[in-house]
Amino acid sequence: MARMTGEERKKVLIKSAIKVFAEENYRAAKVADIATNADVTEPIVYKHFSSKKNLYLEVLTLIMEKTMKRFQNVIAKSMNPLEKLELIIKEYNLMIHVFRQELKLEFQAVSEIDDPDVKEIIATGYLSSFKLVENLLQEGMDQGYFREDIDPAFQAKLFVGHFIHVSSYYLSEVLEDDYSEQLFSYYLNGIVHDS
Amino acid sequence: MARMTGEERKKVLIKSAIKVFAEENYRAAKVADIATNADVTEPIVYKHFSSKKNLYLEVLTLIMEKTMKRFQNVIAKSMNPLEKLELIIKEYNLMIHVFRQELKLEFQAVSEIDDPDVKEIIATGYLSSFKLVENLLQEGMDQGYFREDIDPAFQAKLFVGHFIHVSSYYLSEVLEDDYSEQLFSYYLNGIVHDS
Amino acid sequence: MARMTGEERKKVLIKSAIKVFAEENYRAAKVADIATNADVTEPIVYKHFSSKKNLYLEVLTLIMEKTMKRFQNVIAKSMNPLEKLELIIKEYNLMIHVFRQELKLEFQAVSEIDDPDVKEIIATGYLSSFKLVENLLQEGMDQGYFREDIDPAFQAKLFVGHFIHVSSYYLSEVLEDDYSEQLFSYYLNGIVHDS
Amino acid sequence: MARMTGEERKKVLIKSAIKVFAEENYRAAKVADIATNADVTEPIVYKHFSSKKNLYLEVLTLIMEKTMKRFQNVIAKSMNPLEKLELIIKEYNLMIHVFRQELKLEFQAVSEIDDPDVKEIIATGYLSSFKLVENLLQEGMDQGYFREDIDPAFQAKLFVGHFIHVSSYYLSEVLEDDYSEQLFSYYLNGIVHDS
DNA sequence: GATGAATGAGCTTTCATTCAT
DNA sequence: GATGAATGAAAGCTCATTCAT
Repeated sequence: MARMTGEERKKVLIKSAIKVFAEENYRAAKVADIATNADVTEPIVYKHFSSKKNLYLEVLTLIMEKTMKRFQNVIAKSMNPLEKLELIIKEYNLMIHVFRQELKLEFQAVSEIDDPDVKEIIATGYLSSFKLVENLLQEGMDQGYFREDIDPAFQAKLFVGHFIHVSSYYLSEVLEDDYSEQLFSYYLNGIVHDS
Repeated sequence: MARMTGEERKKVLIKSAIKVFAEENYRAAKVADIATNADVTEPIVYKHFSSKKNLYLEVLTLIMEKTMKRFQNVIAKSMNPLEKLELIIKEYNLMIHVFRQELKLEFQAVSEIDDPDVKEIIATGYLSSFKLVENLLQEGMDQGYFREDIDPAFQAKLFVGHFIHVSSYYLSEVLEDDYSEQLFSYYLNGIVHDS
Repeated sequence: MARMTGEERKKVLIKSAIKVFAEENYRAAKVADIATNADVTEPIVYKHFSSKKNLYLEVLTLIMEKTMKRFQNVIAKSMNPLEKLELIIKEYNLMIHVFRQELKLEFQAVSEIDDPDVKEIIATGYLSSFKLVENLLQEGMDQGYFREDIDPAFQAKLFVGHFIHVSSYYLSEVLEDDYSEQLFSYYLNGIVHDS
Repeated sequence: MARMTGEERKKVLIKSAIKVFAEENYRAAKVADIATNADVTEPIVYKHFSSKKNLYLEVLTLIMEKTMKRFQNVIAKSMNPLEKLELIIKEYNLMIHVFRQELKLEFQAVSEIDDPDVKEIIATGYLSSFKLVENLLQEGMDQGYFREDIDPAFQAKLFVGHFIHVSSYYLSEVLEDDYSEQLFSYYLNGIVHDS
């Protein structure tokens, strides 16, 4: 309806797709709804994305990258590895509420894990997160913020794992208010020097 | 084809449903496949379950209960709370491979969390697990196996959370062989007395 | 369930069929419901009637005959043709309420009129009614109760037609209380001698 | 197949629906047949009508309105109430042959009278007809065409009732050629002044 | 660049009907 | 003589996807 360039339109469509995919899930979501939600007709969707699945994959990739970028931006703000980790945690606690849809989408994707394309996106996402955190931890160890006896690869996976299970609790509505705080404080306690 | 009593057939159907729902996912799974897989025709499925969704809910409930029961059985074998916890971990590591389908089903269910029925089943499952572990931890504390300064409610959620994220890694094929072992050893280390 | 002879069972089944066919209609009625309603299993229905359609035809025939018989019985009670006619009218006004289901069934059958078997039953029913009334009218003319210038064949069809449209009004719930009375009084007025 | 605008297609579909619903009956009619008959595929039907039942209701309403309109048009042609009545009768005798399907549809609808939507349409149809005729009769009385002692409300219902039972006879193939003529001539005789 | 019209293919669900026991 | 188990066949409806304009 409203005149837009191809790029703009595509962005609007992706936004709409995120919403619809998250509200329902990949299978239940209808291309028609994505179109309607973006104030366009269905064929327009197909002008920009070759198929529903393709649109889904693009959306998924984008979400994953956005999440990573969000963390990277947050990290860039501080110089202290410990502070960086704390900022990431804060950012996550924010995400869980503000970007609920994105979160849900990432989580739901596991249901489509049998699709090799989906699997790769998810796996890549996990591995990138692992690497990001691992680097941060290594950096922190080198600079004396964290104990020298920790295994940064393991602790990275554990850290990301915390995000995962908190998300799961959140979506299932069994997450209590202070659990997340308690969790990450316990986590940090395990990697910083005993006072 | 092969004549069976209602009870038998229902069991076979549920088994088939678990397989098909797990292999695809609730939406992608076709009732026809569930039927074929159970060597019957579609109407038989509807004689035993009022609808696809209902079958799904029954399957989900059953799986959840089965998982709980498995843990309870395991616990019953030993008297020592610490050993019990270790047995649960062992059982889980077994489950992850032997009952891959059940695991996947439980995990995928989060994609259908918008359905109130599904949400309740999942939430109930989580809360039961929390309770089971919390009781175990409390018992262990009382008997001097675990440190007196731990918060059993928190540690229970953390413990279950470990299962969740390990499952997630497993399904996404980013789970490395020794991670699970390392994880739970780290966990136990955090709750038993320092030597 | 309850032991019965073939004949008894068949009667119970027909009763049940009348109810179910009338409540829904031939197409919407389910054999399963007819069976349940008669406290038997479906195969029993097929032991007594070769098919749903056949059961329907038997039911229809029976209803038609019953209606005719009801009128004949009523007629037999009085010797005076005019009184006979009045008794038929009374009987009909009773039927409309007490045998609502039968009435409805007869009426609904027109929807299946494309079926030659159904058509024959209905047509036969109409023609018998015509004959019954025509004879009555003729008799009344001969005995001086009715005017000699009436056409008994025509008046018979008109009389039966009154039943039909009143039924139609009744089923559509546009029948007002005194219409039927007024109608038949007007009818009689047209055939008896002017006073 | 042939490209059409929405409006055009809808008209074609309704025409097709009338045919198919009339030939079979609401239950027996298949949406697929309605589609095929309109030279389109099934989904097109569902693009224009939300469900089979809805299509049926629209068709029924339309038919009823069309019948009413036909009578109204006929009436508009003449100024004399008596002539108007005679024209309506003529129109009806024409309808019975030319618009057989519409007639059949209206009649069959009583089989679905348990559906509140259907009931309302039918009842409304009857009541409108009553009103139309009643007004005509009243007008005729005022202008001295009909006897002053007739009850126009009653005579209107009787008149419409004649249509109903004639339709019934026609569909059951027991209608003889001259019955309708005789019937309405008898009817008119009852309401015009004795000569 | 955009849209309304159209469809192929498929899915859930229902139901009359028949065996094996 | 009766029943539980089983099915073939179909019907209503949906949806991703594509043309013609």
